Amino acid sequence: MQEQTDPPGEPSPGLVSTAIQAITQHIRSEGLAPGDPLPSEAAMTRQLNVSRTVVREAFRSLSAMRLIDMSAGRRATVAKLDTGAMSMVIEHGITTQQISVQQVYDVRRTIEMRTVALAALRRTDQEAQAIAQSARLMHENFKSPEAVMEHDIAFHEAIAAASHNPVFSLIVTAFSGVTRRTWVIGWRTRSSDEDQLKMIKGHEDIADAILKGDPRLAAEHMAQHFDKSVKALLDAGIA
Amino acid sequence: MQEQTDPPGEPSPGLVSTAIQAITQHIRSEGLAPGDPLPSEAAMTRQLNVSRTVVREAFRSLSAMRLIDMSAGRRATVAKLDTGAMSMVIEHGITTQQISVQQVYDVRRTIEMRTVALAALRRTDQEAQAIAQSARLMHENFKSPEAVMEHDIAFHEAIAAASHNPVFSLIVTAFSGVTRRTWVIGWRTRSSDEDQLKMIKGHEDIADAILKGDPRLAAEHMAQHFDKSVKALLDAGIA
DNA sequence: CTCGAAAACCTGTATGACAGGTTGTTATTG
DNA sequence: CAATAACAACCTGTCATACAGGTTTTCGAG
Repeated sequence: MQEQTDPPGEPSPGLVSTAIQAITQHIRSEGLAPGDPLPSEAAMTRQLNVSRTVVREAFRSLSAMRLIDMSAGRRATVAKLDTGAMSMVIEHGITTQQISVQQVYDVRRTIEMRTVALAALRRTDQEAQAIAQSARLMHENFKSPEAVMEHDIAFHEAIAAASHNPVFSLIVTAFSGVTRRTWVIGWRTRSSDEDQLKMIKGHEDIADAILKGDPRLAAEHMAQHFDKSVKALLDAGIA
Repeated sequence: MQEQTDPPGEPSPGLVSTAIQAITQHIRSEGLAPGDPLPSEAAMTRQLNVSRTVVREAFRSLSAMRLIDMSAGRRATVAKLDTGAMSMVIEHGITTQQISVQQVYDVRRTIEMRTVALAALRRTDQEAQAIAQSARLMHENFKSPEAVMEHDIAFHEAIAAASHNPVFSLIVTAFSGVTRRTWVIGWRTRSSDEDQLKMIKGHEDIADAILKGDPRLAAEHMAQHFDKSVKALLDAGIA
């Protein structure tokens, strides 16, 4: 193979990168939507005049970023928007200590001050119910930290969803992984049942404000929530 | 190969995913920092009892997300924080019409209202200079839309950098690709030199406020800037 | 026309081979 | 002895081939 003249213009950034570009370019130029099938590996192999190895690594890379879905036997398809890659980047930043937990919380605060206000304005009744439901489940399971945490995360993601802007959802969800790793630390600083219930009450206040459709009040409660959370982490000595 | 018993516990999400996890796990457990070398493909092959094909696809996937750096002959190394993956996700969302340009701008506005305030508070003199410099270059080259756009993008990235929170930088930079595809549209709606210079003046106002260290004023100018930009896009009929 | 089995196609994984880049070692030379 | 040049060992990049097992298409039997 490889008889095709490859114009000696570029310094060749590697065949795989080229293949990745070719695939994304295909999605763009064909105007593919989520669920639409991509060319088979064999077809791509012919089109690009490279080995299947190269094409496969390209497909696999896009799959790792969750831009496409792959499964045995079937052709790859365009994927729905997914947090996969973004959360891996954030986690990588955290584990290699290039970003701190506190910095993530600052970004979360910035974003969620907005999502909560948007949610108060745009939420459907069903979304308001889902948000309130998460808060309620936090309350009901407050003896089980694990459960409280999962409902807490669901609470924030539900608010982001109710903002009706998928980019906000994407970012908030990407941070959930970090939250899962630090949440318990903050919880432990609230030693008494009273403190813990007060924290949960904060969530119920937010849910109420969203239900009432009051963006200012919702944002205010969210700000307090974050201020307390960050303080809890700082008290616990998180950098 | 493959004699090793793989415990029939999990429903096997694919060998490559497992390998990816093993590698990231290695980074975590060894506490690797950017630049540190990873095990060779051969070593990973032995450790995981899978073929080199699988290990290679795993490495390549992480490389595509820019979590590791690869180059011929050398072993892969842990990568510095990079926007690569994030911008691909955003671009994918845009090209498959799962998110709109306006939604991206709403997120940008939310984030940059914060970065500009932080920049006003935390910028070094050098950073303030870089920001002002970008605004000045926009002004000087205002006859060349391409140049104005690149300096505009650099302007916003410089502000994010001056916020001293790499997560903000990450997100703002990830959006630059989208900006590059839509910027010209907004520019065209400002038909007269006067309109165009007024838009550039907005940037200089922001730079001044940051130089003065006035976060409220900086945020105010940034808000105006975004409102006008969004209006320009809407006038041009961007969904 | 319906249904089911075979054929054709596709992805997942393994193996082996070789080119070319990188690094550490060793032997040569001044 | 020190500097250096040649070499060996190792590593990644790419290709070809093979086969197992899943999925879709086709087509013939009823």
